[in-house]
Amino acid sequence: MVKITEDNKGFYDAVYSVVMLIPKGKVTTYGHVAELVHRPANSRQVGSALKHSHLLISQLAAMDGDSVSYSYQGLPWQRVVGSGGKISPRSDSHGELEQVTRLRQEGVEVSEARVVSLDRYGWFPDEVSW
DNA sequence: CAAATGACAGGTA
DNA sequence: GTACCTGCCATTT
Repeated sequence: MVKITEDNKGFYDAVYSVVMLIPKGKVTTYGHVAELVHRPANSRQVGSALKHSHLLISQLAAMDGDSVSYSYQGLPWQRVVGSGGKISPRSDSHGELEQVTRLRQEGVEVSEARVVSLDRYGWFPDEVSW
């Protein structure tokens, strides 16, 4: 299982911080998040960070305590999707279904395992398109 | 050290 | 539009 180390700590911290900034009703991609944390080739690791967010965030909190400004409960992981808006398949489909449910609940239209509305502009640094 | 594994992405057929 | 295929890279086996 993944684990926080001195080497990867900054990466995970940055990923969770960026994901926290995505507004309700908007979505972005794993690749976009990777770019925003200046590790454009690590989109797969972004997926890993979200998959294990419960475990990893608790580890970060244990290490850094108060400086950690996010929590597993408050992390809007559902707002990160694959390129083209695809809902990434999991080994256990429960996660995918949960993601679709959460997105629809906040007004994001999802059809055929894919986000339809590409309302993703104006939420972070500059206008970013996918 | 080599091989396999992934909540990925981009290009090609 | 869909289906593969290849590149990618941290982790695990």
